Formats: sequence, structure tokens, C-alpha cells
Amino acid sequence: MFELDIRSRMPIYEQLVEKLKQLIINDVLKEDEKLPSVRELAQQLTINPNTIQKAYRELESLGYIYSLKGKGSFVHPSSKVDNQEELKKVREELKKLFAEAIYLGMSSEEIAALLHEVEGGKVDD
Amino acid sequence: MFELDIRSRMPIYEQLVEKLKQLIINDVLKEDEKLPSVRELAQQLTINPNTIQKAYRELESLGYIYSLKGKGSFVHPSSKVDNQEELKKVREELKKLFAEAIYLGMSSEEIAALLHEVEGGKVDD
Amino acid sequence: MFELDIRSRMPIYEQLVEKLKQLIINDVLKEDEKLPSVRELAQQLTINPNTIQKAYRELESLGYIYSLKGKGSFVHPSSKVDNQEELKKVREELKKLFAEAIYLGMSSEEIAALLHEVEGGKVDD
Amino acid sequence: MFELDIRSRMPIYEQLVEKLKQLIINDVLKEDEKLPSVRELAQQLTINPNTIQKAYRELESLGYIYSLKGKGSFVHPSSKVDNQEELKKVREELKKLFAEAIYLGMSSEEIAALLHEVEGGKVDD
DNA sequence: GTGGTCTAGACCACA
DNA sequence: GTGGTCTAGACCACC
Repeated sequence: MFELDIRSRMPIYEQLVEKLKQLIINDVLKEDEKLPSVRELAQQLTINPNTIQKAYRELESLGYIYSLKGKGSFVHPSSKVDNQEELKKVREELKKLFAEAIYLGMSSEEIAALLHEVEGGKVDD
Repeated sequence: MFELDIRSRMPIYEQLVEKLKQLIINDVLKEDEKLPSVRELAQQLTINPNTIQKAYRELESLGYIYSLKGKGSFVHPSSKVDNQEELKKVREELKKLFAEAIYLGMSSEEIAALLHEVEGGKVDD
Repeated sequence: MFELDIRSRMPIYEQLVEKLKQLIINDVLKEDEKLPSVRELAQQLTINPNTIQKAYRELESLGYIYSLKGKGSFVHPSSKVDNQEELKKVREELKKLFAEAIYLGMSSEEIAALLHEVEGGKVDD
Repeated sequence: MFELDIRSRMPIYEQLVEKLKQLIINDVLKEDEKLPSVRELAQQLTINPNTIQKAYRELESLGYIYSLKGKGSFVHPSSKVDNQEELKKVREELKKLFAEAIYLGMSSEEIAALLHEVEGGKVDD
């Protein structure tokens, strides 16, 4: 499904959050689709179930998934995600990243092209 | 010069790196300009010099500044910055952020507007 | 009659208890009125009868309903409800909630207004 | 400092969150005051440090405390807590509780008295 | 079987 | 010394 860098300074559970978030955002995981169970994913990735738990819990509190005892974890319909706080963060982040991209030599055309590329087709991560 | 958020969970040295990066990117700190000495900045911010040192080392390895023994640290001319590695990271980051922004409901016009805003004037952080 | 949130992390039987409690408190279900049978409600809500049963048992032990073998479950007359234990819990809960509301910035006038609003008309849940 | 019910069906970490929240709300723990360290509290309560961690983390995400690596955990100044989401929840909760209190026989005067009691002096939990 | 909690004990990063 | 992460393995509640 995907790979984790066990050596990265970024915590495993955070990498997981990021990866799963991407899969949800890019509609690879559809609304109300069931995620692999904690134990299942733990076995697949040879990672401790607790770590997966932590990631799932984080995703739930971020509003990306919902978990039901005894049933599993599922993708939260995006229509219900109306996180103004997140949007504000994303705008700030975009501004910084634009400035950095320009500083590193990218033209605004190049950046815009990237945007339309993402807008059009799905991106593989 | 700038403020650090002692209450942020982001390590102080990392905040420093980020702030200085922004100052360089937004051309507040000009090419070849001398940065404040480690001791000086440490005193100004009432922070341990080790923490400043760590930030400067990080900035150097990222290619934003260069250090001359016994003379100090200086802003690396952007024309000479050809950090393909950084550029690749920024591109990846942009793609992710675009997808997330769209997922959260931003239109591509809105994003493009933000880009041109940054492109035109300087951004206040 | 009402809806259950299959996506909530709150167990279904607990949601049921809460909903029925609200209906009784707000006098939608009148004194000595017969509640729907376990099977009936189970079919309506497409939920396992065991879950309904569990909710009814809980409501009975809380003193809100009484069950007659072979006849069904009925709303307990509020005049006969003299659950000092529940009352004590509610008082404690109110004190906590008042403190929290004030901490979050509500004025006591605002809280009192809410009280009178509830006291006057029925509340829609 | 306080007691936990190890036998309760409410998770220990959640009890901890609730207790500490109360201490903060009732101003027993003042702004920017340092909380006991994870290990310290764990030893005091003879509870696993991980459980304390979980509680602290939850409190942080709720905006009641902030944690700094290598320094400790501290009470978040209430002025910075502007959680509209929390406020909305509290309002809903108040309405339900008012209805329940009245149903159980409390007069609105009695409830108002409780409110002013809380408003005036601090409440001991 | 599923999510969730808890313990015991190790190790890392930050100040 | 502090918060934070991770593992291994146990147990509970819900469905």
C-alpha cells in the first residue's frame, strides 16, 4: 500500500497520518470506505499495532476518518469536513511555500502549471 | 528583529531556522549580508547560544547561509543557490498542499490569486 | 421517531438511552405511555434487538421506564421518579458545566437566559 | 492531588483529563503554571507514564495546556483559549442538563442559585 | 474480529 | 530531567 521510512526523524505514526491523509485527499480511499484494521495494517507494515492506533486516532481527531468499536475505521465523507482552522493553516503554508519556490528559481508559470496538473488528474504520491 | 514563540511545540532552533529562512527569502536579509553573531543573537533573544549555533548549522546545510571561521555567517547569494534537492522537496510539498487546499474547498482561482499576491509584493509573515 | 448516528463513537445502545431519555424529559413520551416493543423498534432502526434490549434495561435501572412482563415497557410517571442519586449527579454535572461555560467566556446572564429558554418552551434536540 | 477510580469504565487517561481540566477551569492551576512532569505524576498515582502522556496530549489538543520538550507541561492562558466549538458543545450540554434537572424536580430558582454559587466562589471538586 | 486502553520497559531529542 | 515515540504483549467492550 505504501512505504514508511523507519529511519526518518519524523515519527512513524505521523508519516502514517500524512500518507493516509494523502490517500483520502486524492480520493484513492473513497468516502465511507473501510481502512485496513489496526492489526492488519500493523502486520503488513511490520509495525506495532499501538503505533497504527495512534495514527488512526490522530486522523479521527483531524476529521479525516471515523472509528467504530467492533466495526472498523472508515473515511469520513469530505462534505462533513469543514475545517476553517485547517484552511487558514493551508493558506499560510501556501504563501510561505510560494515565496520559497520563487526564491529557489521557480517561475510563477511553472508553479501555476503544477497547480493545474494537480487540479486535473489525480496525483500519485 | 523577530519573535520566537516560547510556547510553541516547535523546537526553538527550528523556529529560528524558519524565521531566518523567511527573512532571506523575502529579501529582508540581503545577499552577502552578515548575520548577527551567535553570542549577540543569543543575548538579544535570551536564548542559549547552543540553540542559535544549531540553527545556523542547519541553515548552512540547507544552503541559505555560509560561515567563515572567525568572521561570521553570511547570506548565500540566491543566484548561487542551486539546491536541486530543496527544489524537488518544494515541488512535492506544493503538489500535496494544492491537493489539500482543493480538498478543503479552495478553488484553483483562489490559489492562483494567492500566488500572484506573493509574487507581486513582499509577504508579511 | 428519531435518528441514530451510526458514525458516532458513542455506542448505539447509549445513544438510544440518551434519545429516549430526552423524549421522556421533554414530555414527548407521556407518563405511562407504552414504548415501542423491542422487536418493533429494532426493525424500524434496522438494529440488533439485543442492542434495544440493553438500552431498555439501562433506562429501567435509571428509573425512567418500567417493564411489565408480556406487556411491554412504559414511561415512569415523573412524580414517582425520586432518584436522589440521579439528582446528585445532575447537580455535580451542572456545577462543572457552569464553571466550564464561565471559563470559556459565557456570562452568567447568558447562562440564565439559556435556562429560562429551556424552562419556558420545549427544547428541540 | 486527586484520586482516580481504577475500576471505572471511564478510561484512566480520560478521568485525568477531566480532573486536570477542572483544576484549570477553577483556577487551582494558574496560567503558565507548570504541571507535574509525566514521570512524577505517574509515580504519584502509581500509573504508567504512557497513560499520563496520553492525558497530557489530549489536554494539549483541547487547548488547555501546552507542552515543551525538555521543559515540561504548562497551563495555557485562558485568554488564548477561544474555542467556539467547545462553547457550542457546552451550550448544547447545558440545555439538556437543564431539562433533565427540571424533570427530576429542581426549580429554576434552585438551578440559578447553583449558578451563582459557582460564579461567586471557587468550587471544590 | 474490531477499536481502545493499559503496562512495562527502552530509547531519542531538546534544553 | 523533560516530553515524545515505539515495542511487546495483555485485556476489555462492542458487534
